[in-house]
Amino acid sequence: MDGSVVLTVKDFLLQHILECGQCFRFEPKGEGYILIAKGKLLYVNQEGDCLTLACNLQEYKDLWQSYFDMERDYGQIKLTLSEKDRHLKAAITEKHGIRLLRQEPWEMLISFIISQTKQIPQIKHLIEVLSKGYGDRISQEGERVYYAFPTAEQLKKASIEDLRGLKVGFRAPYIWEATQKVASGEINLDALEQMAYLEAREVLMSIKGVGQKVADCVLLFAYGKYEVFPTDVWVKRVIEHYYFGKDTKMEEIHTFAQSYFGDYAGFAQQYLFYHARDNKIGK
DNA sequence: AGCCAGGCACCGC
DNA sequence: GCGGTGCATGGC
Repeated sequence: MDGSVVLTVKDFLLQHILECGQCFRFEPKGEGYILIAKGKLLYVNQEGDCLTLACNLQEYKDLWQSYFDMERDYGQIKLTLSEKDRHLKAAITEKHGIRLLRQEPWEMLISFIISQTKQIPQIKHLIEVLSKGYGDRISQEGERVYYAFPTAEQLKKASIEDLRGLKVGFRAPYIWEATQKVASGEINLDALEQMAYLEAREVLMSIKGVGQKVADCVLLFAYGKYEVFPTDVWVKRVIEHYYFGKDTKMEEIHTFAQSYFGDYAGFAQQYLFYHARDNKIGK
């Protein structure tokens, strides 16, 4: 697929979108980024409000328009959230170019199982290792070869011991179980789309190794359930710092944030998370 | 060298 | 229920 699509964008900054922690399969290249999603490689770059995607118009409409959540008015979301309080407003001002990508459920599930007690560069590394071991080869640029994230069917070839060999550590049986359940159809990820938040969350949490936080990340980043507020250590620290002023239990922070941020909790979470991590709030 | 990292399961009370 | 602890691996 060659050609290119050039768009004028607003409330959109590639750096913020990719570096804010929701996405793991990208790397800086030249003036822009290479990213891998939906079994494709895409080169994108942005100069000011001009975004260029190295694909044809059909591919843009079929794949990338929804991936980048292009149809949503982030100006309105940011305005609404900015009225909540000065802390959130400051985070939004700093990280003004964030958009929530609509990524693939299966990839998000495995990615966030991997994410527990790991830092982002290591998460990215393990996802690359899984892709290289079990995914389709999709592109080559000189020395560099790119691989799609493996399907559940492909990853099913890996035993728990194989996975351990890839250095996923204690996550090996978790990844294995998730793969079995999805590949066998015992869990139908497509069905979660229609389910209410808590119902979908229960399905995901029936997989060993998937707790509230991992489930919430999948529901927010893959299913667009924007009322979800994934609460991890960074979010805990930033909420404690700005809203409680003292050590507070995870569950209490989650309950507070869900009701305080309401339908836009997921967006608020991402502005706060990126802000907190970038500024080491609470560390 | 020891501590900690986008958590979670499991154990004891 | 609630709090504490072990867990693989790697970076600092």
